[in-house]
Amino acid sequence: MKELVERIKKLYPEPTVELNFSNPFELLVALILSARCTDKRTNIITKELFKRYPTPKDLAEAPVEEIDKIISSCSMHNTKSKNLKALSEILVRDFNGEVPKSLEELTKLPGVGRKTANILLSMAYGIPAIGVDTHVKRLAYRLGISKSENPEGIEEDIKKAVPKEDWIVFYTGLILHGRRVCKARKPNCDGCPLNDICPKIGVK
DNA sequence: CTCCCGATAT
DNA sequence: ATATCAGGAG
Repeated sequence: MKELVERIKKLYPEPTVELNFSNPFELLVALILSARCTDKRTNIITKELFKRYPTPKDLAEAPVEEIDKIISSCSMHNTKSKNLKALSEILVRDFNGEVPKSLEELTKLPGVGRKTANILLSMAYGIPAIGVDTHVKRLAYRLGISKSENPEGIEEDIKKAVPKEDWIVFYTGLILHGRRVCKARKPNCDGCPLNDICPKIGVK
């Protein structure tokens, strides 16, 4: 496990989110849109969305049909457009237009679950957290980091096994590795720098 | 557990 | 043709 952490840190030294954003609000919106949607498409959508509605106030006052039209090429756009408007209204009304900095407050927002909250806290505010998305879940399983099926269990296993100061760089490294090498459908084990220490659990 | 649900890779 | 894409709510 210690060796794995060092390798991930060396391979992906800089914590990175491949979603374009310039402030916590934009990251929050991008994360909500990115559910079951490629980051490439999310970035196309957010570019237009942020141009049209730059602030929580703008998005809160926007007609939901207009939001839906802009994000229509994204999966589950009907749900997401409603959530984005409702969430923006709450930010304006209860948080002075700012994005809150606690897991409890974030997960109360419509469309914001534990994964979105943890990634936002860590990448927008630098707060140590583990965001368990589809990549972290898959790699934690294949690499034998966690036997848990649910995200919270995986989150706890990683927190116990990795020093707190490495939480962010580790989970973001897993995500980058999952996107580039250890892909869901066709993992490139032959070209994988972790090949020699990976048990490849469940990999055909 | 089901529903949401467009684009893309395989 | 279908699995998958930075999931969450009911």
